[in-house]
Amino acid sequence: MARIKEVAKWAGVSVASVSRVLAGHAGVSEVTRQRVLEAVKALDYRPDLAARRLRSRRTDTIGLIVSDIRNPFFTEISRAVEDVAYQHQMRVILGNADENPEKEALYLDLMRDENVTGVILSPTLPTLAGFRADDYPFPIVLVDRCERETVADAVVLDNVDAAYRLTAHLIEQGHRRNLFFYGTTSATGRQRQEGYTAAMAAHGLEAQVEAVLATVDAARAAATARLNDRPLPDALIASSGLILLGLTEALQEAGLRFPGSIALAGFDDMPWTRLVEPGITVIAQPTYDLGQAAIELLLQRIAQPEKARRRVVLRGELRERGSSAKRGV
Amino acid sequence: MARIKEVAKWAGVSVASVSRVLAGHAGVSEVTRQRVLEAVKALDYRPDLAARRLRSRRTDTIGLIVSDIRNPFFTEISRAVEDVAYQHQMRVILGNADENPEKEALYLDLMRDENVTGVILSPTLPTLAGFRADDYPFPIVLVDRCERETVADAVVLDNVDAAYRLTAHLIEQGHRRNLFFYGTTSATGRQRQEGYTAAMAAHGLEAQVEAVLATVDAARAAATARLNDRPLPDALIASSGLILLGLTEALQEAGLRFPGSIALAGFDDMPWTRLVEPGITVIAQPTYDLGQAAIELLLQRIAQPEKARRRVVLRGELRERGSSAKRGV
DNA sequence: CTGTTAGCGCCTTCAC
DNA sequence: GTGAAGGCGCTAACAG
Repeated sequence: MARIKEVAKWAGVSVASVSRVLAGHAGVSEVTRQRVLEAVKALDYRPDLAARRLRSRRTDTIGLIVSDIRNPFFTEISRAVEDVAYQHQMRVILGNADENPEKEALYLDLMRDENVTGVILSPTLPTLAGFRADDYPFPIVLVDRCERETVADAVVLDNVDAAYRLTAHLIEQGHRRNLFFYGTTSATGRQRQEGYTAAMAAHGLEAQVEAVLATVDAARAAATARLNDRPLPDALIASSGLILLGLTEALQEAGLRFPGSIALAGFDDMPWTRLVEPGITVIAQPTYDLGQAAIELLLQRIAQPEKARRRVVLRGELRERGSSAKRGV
Repeated sequence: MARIKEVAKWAGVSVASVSRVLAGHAGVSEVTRQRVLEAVKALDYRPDLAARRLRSRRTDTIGLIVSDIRNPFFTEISRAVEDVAYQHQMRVILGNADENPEKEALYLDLMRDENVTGVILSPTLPTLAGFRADDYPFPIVLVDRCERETVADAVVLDNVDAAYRLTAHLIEQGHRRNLFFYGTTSATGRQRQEGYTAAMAAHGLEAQVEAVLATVDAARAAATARLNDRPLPDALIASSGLILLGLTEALQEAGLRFPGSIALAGFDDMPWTRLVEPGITVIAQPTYDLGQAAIELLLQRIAQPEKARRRVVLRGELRERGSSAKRGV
């Protein structure tokens, strides 16, 4: 493995010149530039990143901590973050917290050890409580999950509004006794529940909510239990894609069809929501855009640490499908 | 940020002793050990990884290059790799090649720059052609995709056999004109096509295959075109989860129901395959196990570089559902 | 514009 | 069992 010294010798210049050329610094004559580049190619030289990072005290690495990598929402976020980061010559270290605050803390620690340039985080509720970006030695951008008070740069969906619109849509279709399942591990679930409750209240209806762990299995179990209610709710609403999957499974196992027996709607436009006849009405999230906005916000924050906090809110899109069709009178 | 020097001063010992204690070396008196540990805690000292890596010439980092992070198959692999790696105090750098050989090469390069301890790779076909693990400065374990000849440690499914069983099952159910869609970007697709063809031949039937890009959209388009065939095939078979999704969408758009109008089967037991009535018959892959086997194989290879090459083959499980039900005569 | 040089923080012989 | 000192490979003053 070639070292910078050998490159310098080969090119007949000093190591400083090699370093300068590679760093793209101005103030190097074209002649030496070419010589160095030739030498680099000839020796297949690649700078030792460990040495560079030690010396320069920067890693050009950003940490991405997602709540659950199995959730397609987060894989799409990851893709976006990676794409943009690599365009800016930055590496990405990915951490999967599995909705577990301890793992989350572990990864935050790890990011500190790795001396990352910045972090994109989708925090669990315990972590978010009392969260202050200033407590960390690197800038942090929150994505998907964030309370109303801005304690850090953040990119989120218009959760309250989206849930309101989704609920209002169901009500307009004649569904009045709507049961809302929301995840307890995230601020997002809570905010969507607020939007739902507001929409119900605005129409003079009583809110009925069920708090569940934000997993498919927990949602299925909770839904199965509630399907014994008499009278049956008019509609079931899910605050997230995983929960929606659980509800759908529960309905199927119970032999209930939608919208015939009961209506259904939720968040996240996953491929299968179109496939399950007659299609499930959802709020589609601009997932890639969310990730892109997050990494761009982070890069800006890194460039200008003192800039005022920012909060980007993207709009969810209501996609009406058969599962919420008008209730026969 | 505390440095090793300050820890040494605080503890009243030399930096060498601190280093020794932290590395868990023997030959340190219990007294100094305790003093050092105290100092570390008091100063919240964390070794500088860049410095350590420069000096020790090891990164304790493994690279994971997956073909497509949006494919749930690979997210599950990632989870497994991460879990095991962190249990062994190793970091994971994830790269998403997006089925693009150039991105794949880019990441392989990056892994070299990062001086990783080893790599787990799921190669595209172009990369696999002429692939030799020895060409890289780190050990490589292939996962999911690998030709029969062992050019590297590998963990794969019994692709040929699984496809054979799946096809035989359809034939037994009375489906004789079965059309097989397989992905062209992976060895896996090719191997599954072989298994299919063998099963058809064994029953005196003519194989009909359609090569497609391994994406949902490409599969849907190809299937839509073939659904104009008259007579219609008895069954459609997909060589992967993404392709299966594409076929399912095409059938739905064409207004064809399964198994009534046409039977359907494929690989990967994704959540929605149970949801789409009356359920889709699939080969379920032990995804987490595949990932786990891969990282364990890699760790063993790192520990014993000269050991003989190994190849782990896991078995796919046939899950019969309604989509392949007996053909009415 | 270019070269010399002093470290970045840590590990690891080598003496004691 | 412990400490002193050299150097991993690179960047960034600084001097010329």
